Amino acid sequence: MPRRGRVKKEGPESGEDSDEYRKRRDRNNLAVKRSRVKSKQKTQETVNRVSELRNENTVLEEKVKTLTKELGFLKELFLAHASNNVDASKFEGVNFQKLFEDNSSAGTSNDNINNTS
Amino acid sequence: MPRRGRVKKEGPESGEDSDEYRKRRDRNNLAVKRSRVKSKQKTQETVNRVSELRNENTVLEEKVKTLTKELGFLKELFLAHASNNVDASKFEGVNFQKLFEDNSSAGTSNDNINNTS
DNA sequence: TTTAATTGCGCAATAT
DNA sequence: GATATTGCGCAATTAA
Repeated sequence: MPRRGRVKKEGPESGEDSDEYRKRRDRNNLAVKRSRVKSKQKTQETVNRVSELRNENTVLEEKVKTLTKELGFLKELFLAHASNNVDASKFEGVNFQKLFEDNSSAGTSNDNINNTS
Repeated sequence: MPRRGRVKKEGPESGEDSDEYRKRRDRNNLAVKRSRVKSKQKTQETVNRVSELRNENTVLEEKVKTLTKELGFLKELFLAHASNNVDASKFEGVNFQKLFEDNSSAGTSNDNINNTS
């Protein structure tokens, strides 16, 4: 990136008579203001975006927690029932072992159902 | 917030001899640079934070999706079994109706178990 | 080429 | 008193 900024402090070097020069300076100064306002807005929006995302994140984490609990509850229910007096045939070959393994990252593939009959 | 920035273009007004003045100016210019570097770093970190949060968010959303599917699968399993030929007594008073209502936002309160026997 | 937008830099007022 | 921030203007560069 090439050099920028003032190096010398000469007078209106880029221009002609002070008249046109000033017009150009004034216009540029306005452009600079616009640009800086825009820049600050963007920064602020980014900061706000962080807040939004943190909120969404919290909600999602709670949701995961809740779902995990529900799932755990159902699994316990199943297992309790199964270990006590299961009539496994009624579930038509559902492989509970596999179903209740740690499959947090698994989809709902029907690998859990093997027609063992 | 009060006025800032140059208003006049006088010479070393805040100071004394050009010597001490320049020293002060130079030190301030360095401070300005440090301050602006820091500012840009902070902005960049905020931008990065947004990326991180978006990633976490995606992961969490997938997790919710997976868990929801698993839960749905178990519920269907339950219901299918229940509607076909349930021997509900084996579940010792579990209220399937309530259990399978939309309780995404509910905890794992044992309200689902009512000793109806 | 002309004009607007960005950006590095310095000044001075102000904030800490 | 010294450093840190910040509004503002200048000029160089870049983008339209």
